[in-house]
Amino acid sequence: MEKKTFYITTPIYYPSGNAHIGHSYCTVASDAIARYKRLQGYDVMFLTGTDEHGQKIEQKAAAEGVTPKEYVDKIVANFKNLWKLMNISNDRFIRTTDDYHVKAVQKIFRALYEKGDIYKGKYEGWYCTPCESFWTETQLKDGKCPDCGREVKWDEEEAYFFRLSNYADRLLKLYEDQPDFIQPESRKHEMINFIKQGLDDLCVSRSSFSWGIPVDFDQKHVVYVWLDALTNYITAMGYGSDDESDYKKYWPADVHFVGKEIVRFHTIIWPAMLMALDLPLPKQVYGHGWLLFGDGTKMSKSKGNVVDPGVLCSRYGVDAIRYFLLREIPFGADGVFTNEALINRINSDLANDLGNLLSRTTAMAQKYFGGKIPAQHEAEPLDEELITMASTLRDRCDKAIDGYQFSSALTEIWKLIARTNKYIDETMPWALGKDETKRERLAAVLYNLCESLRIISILLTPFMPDTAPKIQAQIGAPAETLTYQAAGTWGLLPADAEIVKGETLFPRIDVDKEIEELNALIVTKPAAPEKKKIEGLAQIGIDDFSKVELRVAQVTACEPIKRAKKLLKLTLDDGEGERTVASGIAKWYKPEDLVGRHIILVANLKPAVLCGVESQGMILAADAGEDDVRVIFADDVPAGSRVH
RNA sequence: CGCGGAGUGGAGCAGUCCGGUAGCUCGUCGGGCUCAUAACCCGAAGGUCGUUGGUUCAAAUCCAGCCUCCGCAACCA
Repeated sequence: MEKKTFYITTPIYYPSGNAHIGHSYCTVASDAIARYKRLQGYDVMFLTGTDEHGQKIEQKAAAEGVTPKEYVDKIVANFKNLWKLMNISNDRFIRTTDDYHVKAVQKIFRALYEKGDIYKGKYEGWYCTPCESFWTETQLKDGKCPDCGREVKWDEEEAYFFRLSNYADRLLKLYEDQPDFIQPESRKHEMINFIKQGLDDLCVSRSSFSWGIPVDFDQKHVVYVWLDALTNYITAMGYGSDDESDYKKYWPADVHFVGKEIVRFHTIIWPAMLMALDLPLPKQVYGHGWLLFGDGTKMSKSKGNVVDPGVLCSRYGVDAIRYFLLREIPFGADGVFTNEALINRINSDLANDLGNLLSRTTAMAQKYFGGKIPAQHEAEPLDEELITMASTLRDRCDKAIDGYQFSSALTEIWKLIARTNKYIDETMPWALGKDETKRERLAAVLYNLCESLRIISILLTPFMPDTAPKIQAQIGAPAETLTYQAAGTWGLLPADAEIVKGETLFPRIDVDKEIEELNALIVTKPAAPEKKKIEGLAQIGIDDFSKVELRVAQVTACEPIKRAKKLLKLTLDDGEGERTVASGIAKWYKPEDLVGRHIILVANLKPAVLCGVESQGMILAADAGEDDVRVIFADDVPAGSRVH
C-alpha cells in the first residue's frame, strides 16, 4: 500500500540580503513538522526556496556592478548553507530562476491568457522617466518622485492583468466550506473584510524592468511577482513540465507556512489563480507571527548581528536555537526574541531539566551496575504514574502537532521530563544502592528512567535532530526501539543495553557573562552601521532653491489629529498671521513639547488636505537615525524671520 | 464612531466560547536531597484578572461605556 503523502512548504524567500533569524523561524517550524510526519510514516515532501526576480534585486545587483543572477547566486548560497547548518531536511529547494520553473510559469501565463483570465490592460500612475517607475498618488513626496525627487507625469503602461475580481465570491465560499483554510482563525476575518472591500484585478506583468520571466508571447513584458512566486508550490513538483508525476503525487499541499504579512497573497491571490487553472487548492495556509526584538520592533537585516542565526548556532548549538524558536513562541502569535530569554531557556529547560536528567541517570547506571541493568526488576505501584505518562506522551504530541502547536508538544515532553526527575527523588536510588537487598528495585528504577528517556528522545527527534541520537546512544537503545511505534510502547529497552555516561548535552551558560559578550558583539559588529549614503539628488541652481520660502514660525497651539496616528496639527504664527500645518511627527513629539517653540517653516508649499486637515506648509525636521526624527528648532530667532 | 487583536502576581503566558477553588514557566524566599551540569524535589510569599457600571445567589468569564497597547487600512507636505 502506498504511504500517505504530506506536502509542506515555506515561503520562498527574497534574497535581497542574507538570511536572518526570522527566516530560520519559519523554516525550522516547517522542518519540525516535516520530520514529525516522516516519523509517523508519511511520505513527506518538504519544499523551500528563493524568489529571485524583481526590480529590487535588479537594482541591488546594478549597485554592486554584478548581474542579477550573480547577485542572487551568492545570497542563495548563504541561505542553503544556513539550512544545512540548521539541519533543515527539505526535500527540494526551488529557485525561481530555475529553468523548469521559468518554462512552467510561461506556460501558466499563456494558459490563463488564452482562457481570458489574464487580459491586456493599462497600468496607470505617476511615472518618473529617469527612474522608470510608477508611483501611486500616495507614494509621491511633495508631488514628486519619492526616489529621486524629480517631476513625475501621469502616464500609463501596457500591462497584463489577472481577473482577481471575478473570484471574490468563490473565495468567500471557500472560507465557508473549508473553515480551517486560513489559520489562525483571527486572520480569516481580516481576509473576509479585505475581499468585501472589493478586489481589484491584479497586475501580473511589468515592462519597466527586465529581471524576470519574459512573457513568451510578448517579450516586452516580464511576469510580475505574484504569478512568478506563488506558482513555485506546483512548479517545484513538476507541474507544467514533461514529468508531472510528483505533482500528481503531492499536490494539493497539506499546508503552506507563511508569515502573517503574506497571508493575504496566499489566501486570496493564490487560490484564485488555482481556481482559474482548475487545479485543487491547498488544504491550509498557516500564518505564523513575527519574531520581535525586546523593544517590540520587527526583525530586520539592519538591526545587528546578534540575531544572525549562524552566530547563535555556533555559540549555543543548532538544537538549542531550534528548541528556543519552537518552544518560546506559540505558533501563530508574535514572539519576543531576547538574548536573556534564549539563555534562560537553554539553562533551565535544556541543561537543568533534560541534560541533567540524562546525566544523573547514566551516572547511576554506571555507578551501580557498571552500565548494564540486571533483568530482574521489582516493580512498585509508584512506577505506574510515570509509565502511564510516558506511554501516552506520543498521543498528546500527535494532537499538538496536528494543530501545528510545537510549543504545546514540547511542553508535553517537558512535563514528562519533570515527572522523571521527580521520580528520582521519590525512589531515591542512592539509598537503594546502599542496600544489597534492594538490587532488583534499584534495577527497576534505573530501567524506568532509561525507558522514559528513550520515549522522550524519540519524540524529541523532529525538534532536536542532533540531540535525540546522543541521548539514544547514551542509554544504548537499539534502532528498533526508536520508531514511532516504539514511542507508544513501554518496556522495549533490552536488558543487555549498554549505558554509558557521555558528553554533557547542554553545558550551563553563565548568563551575565554571556549577555555581556553578546552585547559586545552588538556594539562592535554593526560599528559600521551602514551609514546610508545620502543619495545624490539632481543638482539644482540657486534660483531653484530661492523658490523655496523658509521662515521661522512660532508654534502657538498643537493637537493630535483624530484618525491619524502619525500626524500633529500645529497652529503657527509665521510673523504675518496664523496658519495650520499637519506634520508626521506624532511618534516623536507630544503637543506640549512644541507649543511656544520656534521652528522653520516651508512657507510657500502648496496646501494639501491630510486626514481632513488643510496643511498650509511643512516644518523642517531631520532624520537623526533610523526611526529617530528631530524637529529643527530656532528658538532664539523671532517668528517671521526669513531663512536662506 | 474604518477593520481586527490584546490588557491576568516582578517578567512571559494559559484560563474567557459552556459563569462558581485564578493555573503554568521563569524569577524571589524558605526547606529537603546528594545520583547529577551549584543541577533535582517540596513548600511559601506575591494578583481588587485595564477601568466604570449592569445582569446574576455568584463575573477574569456574559452585557454596555471608557482608557491603554498592537497589527491591517488611511495618513508621515
